Formats: sequence, structure tokens, C-alpha cells
Amino acid sequence: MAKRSVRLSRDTLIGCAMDLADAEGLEAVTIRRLAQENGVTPMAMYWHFNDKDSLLDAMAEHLITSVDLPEPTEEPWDVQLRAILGAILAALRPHPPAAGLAMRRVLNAEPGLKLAERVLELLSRAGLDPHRSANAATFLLCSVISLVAAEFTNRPEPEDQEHLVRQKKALLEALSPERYPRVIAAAPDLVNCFGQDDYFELNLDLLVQGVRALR
Amino acid sequence: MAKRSVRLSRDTLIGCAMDLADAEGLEAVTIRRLAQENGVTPMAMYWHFNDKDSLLDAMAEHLITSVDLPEPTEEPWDVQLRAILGAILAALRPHPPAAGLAMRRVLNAEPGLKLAERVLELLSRAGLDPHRSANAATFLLCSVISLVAAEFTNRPEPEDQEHLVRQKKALLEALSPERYPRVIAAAPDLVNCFGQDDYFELNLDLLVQGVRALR
DNA sequence: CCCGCAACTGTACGACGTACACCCGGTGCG
DNA sequence: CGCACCGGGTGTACGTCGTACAGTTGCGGG
Repeated sequence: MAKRSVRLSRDTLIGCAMDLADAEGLEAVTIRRLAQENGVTPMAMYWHFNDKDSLLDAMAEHLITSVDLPEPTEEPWDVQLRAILGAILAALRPHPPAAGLAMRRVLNAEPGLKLAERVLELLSRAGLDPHRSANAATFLLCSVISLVAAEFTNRPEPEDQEHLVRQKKALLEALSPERYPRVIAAAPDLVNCFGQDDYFELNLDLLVQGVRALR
Repeated sequence: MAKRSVRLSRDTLIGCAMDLADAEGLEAVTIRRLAQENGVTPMAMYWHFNDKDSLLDAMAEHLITSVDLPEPTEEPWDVQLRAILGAILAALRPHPPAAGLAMRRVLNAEPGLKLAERVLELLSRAGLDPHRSANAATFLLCSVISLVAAEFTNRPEPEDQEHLVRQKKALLEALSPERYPRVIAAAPDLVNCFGQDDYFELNLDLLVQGVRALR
């Protein structure tokens, strides 16, 4: 579509790939498609990225870099932890299809390392020994990511998204009411909660409070 | 490899697909490969499954069906919730590469609905209103799944798994120690914690305690 | 015996990642 | 001023994937 402005740069390609993912899902991010979108041969991509996986790496790094990590303060550890998790969430939410890319790759680049260091420090301040801190930190990061990424791995085309949601909700509500009363009552929330503000708020609280309860 | 015994059945195919995923990762589960593994033409698969996605659906359903959901007891809600999450974990752990399939598909079949109903009921007993119950239930299921699935989305060949782990750990330990002291100290745990018993135990506790703290 | 249908085959198409060979045009150096 | 270099891009080709469409088997019941 978009013709080549003058020269391709790695960063514009990454941005283009993110837009593609946001608009049509991660499966639309393709070497060929990315090339076509920039009016260029597929093989041209290999000048900027070693292979497709390193394109995905770059997207993940872009995502992690966009986390606006709050500076350390004198507030208690749980407030700060909550703020960090919130910052990660805020960075990922605009890009649900790409969010999952960040999972395996947090520790690949400097911003992710800084992030991990901060989380580990806060967990240690919360009273967790190093081993448990590491485990909990890993899990916290994974959880926040999956908060955003869930249900968007392999999303359908954006327009029948709403249609499918409606359909699934109807399907749930057609269940035998004596067997699954709560599922039926909760159908709208179960189907629709992804992407809602209070879904994120509630579960970030859950995580932070869970850490506190570990002692 | 394995020749056709006499006739193919949907269930044996699903089992074969799970074995394939366990042995070589989810990306090895291919219509063509599954056919070849059973000494048959790729197109033969389309008699048993509408398309690849419905094969994945079937694998997810198989996984969820294998959860040995404990019967309701008179124990307090948190004990029971913990038991249920543990049961899900136990069912998923033998199949890390396929675990992620269960995310979007829990509510597709009867066993998953039963599971959701039980969780919702326990959360309500914990004092959460229906809306928060639905949100928390969704998140709890996603989290348990991502406990297992994390780091195994797109795993490499099984033999250099260990090699990569070693490499990554070395890479982490080579960082500037004044900047990332905790990351470096935790390097073995950060890289290696996936699949460890205490990683799962700790984080299930975190989740259940987190729910309790929501009031 | 043979007919029907469940189960499987054969061939083909378009999309994907990517190896390998080639080439163009601007920049720096003699 | 000319030319060689090389960063960035082209063209072609291969093997793999999912799967559409049409044909073929063989077994069980009339």
C-alpha cells in the first residue's frame, strides 16, 4: 500500500509491523506482507532483520522499551510494585496481538533487565528470599502479559470480533440453567471482560496482594 | 512412521497430535505431519477434522477433559480453590507445548464449563460479587495455563533446550554487576524456574492468597 | 450380488520463510 | 573527475504449509 518514502529503516519497519499486528492480528505480520506494505521485495526485509524471529524480537523489544518505568520512590514496596505492573500494562494494552511476544523476551534487552531488577528489588523488600523472588517475578511478568494477550492469540478479523462475542455469549446462555447457573449469569463478563478497565485493576490488585500474603 | 493399524479414529489422531506436540513442540503438529505419522494422505485428516483449527480445538478439549476435578467438599473455599487450580496444573504440566491451546477454549466443552462453574461458585463463597468473580475466574484460569505454557510457546528442538538455557544464563551473568545485581544473582532461577515444582507451588499460593485479599 | 456411503487418495493452488545470485546508485578516495 | 566499493534492494527458486475439489476404494446391509 504505502509507497516507499525514500529509504527503509529498521525502526519504521518495526512500527509498520506493530500497526499491522494491531490492525489485523499477529498472523498478518509476515515478511512478505511487511515488504509489500512498504512497496518492496520480500527479500529486502532480510537486510534489516536476520529472519522472521528477529523481527518478532524487535517488536517485543519495542514494546518493552515503551514501558514508562516509574522512578523509585520512598513509598512502600506494594505501592511501587503495583505502579510498575500498571506501567507494563499500560504499555501493552494498545497492542494486544503483539503483547504475547514480550513473554519470552523480557530479559533480552536493557529496558527489560532494568524492569526485572526493579521488580526483584521490590520483592526482596517485601520479604521474599532470592529464590522465591525470582519465581514470583517471572510469574508476575507472565501474568501481566497474559492479562493483555489472552484471547488475542489468533484473533479473528476485527469486524466479526463483536459478532463472535455475541455468538459465544448466546451459546453460553443457552446452557442448561440448572447445571451451570453461575456460568450463565456471568456469561457477559466471562466473554467480554478482556480489555475492560476493571478487569485489569482487579487482577493487578490480586497479584500484588498475593505477593504480600506470601510474607 | 507408524503404519495404519486398521482404521483411523479421531481419538487416536488427537492422541498422536498430543505426542507430537510433547515431543517436538506445537509447531510440529501439522496436518501433513499428522497424516504422515499415520501412513495416510494429508487430506484424510479432513475427514476427522474440519480444518487445522478444529484439530487444535480437539487437543484443547482433550487437555481440559483430562483435568481430574476434585469433588466439592466441606473444606473452606480457599482450600478447594487451591485444589482445583492444582488439578488443572497437574493436567497441563505433562503437555507444556499444548497447554496454551486451552486458554481461549475452556468454555467450549462440558468439562471446562463444569470447571468454570466450580471456580465461580468458590469465588462467590469467598465474598466476591458476580462481576468480580467472573473477572477473577477468567484471570485465574489464564494464569494457571500461562504458568505451564510460558516459555514453551515456540520452543526449540528438545536437545539444545539445555544448551540455550546455559547460554542465556551465562549471558545474564555477564552483565554489569553494579547495574543488575539482583538479576545476576537470580539468573539461574529466572532462566530455569519453568517446570520446577516450587515455582508452581509458590505461584498457586500467590493466586489463592491474592483472591482472599480481594475481600 | 451390488449399492451406498464412510474413509481415503491425487492433484493443484496460493501463501509462507528464506537461500542464492545478482544489480543499482550514491559516497569517498585517488 | 572517475572509479571502485558496498549498503540496500531485486529476481528466482525451493520446500513447507493449509486446504479446495474431484475421484476412488472397500465393507456392511438390502
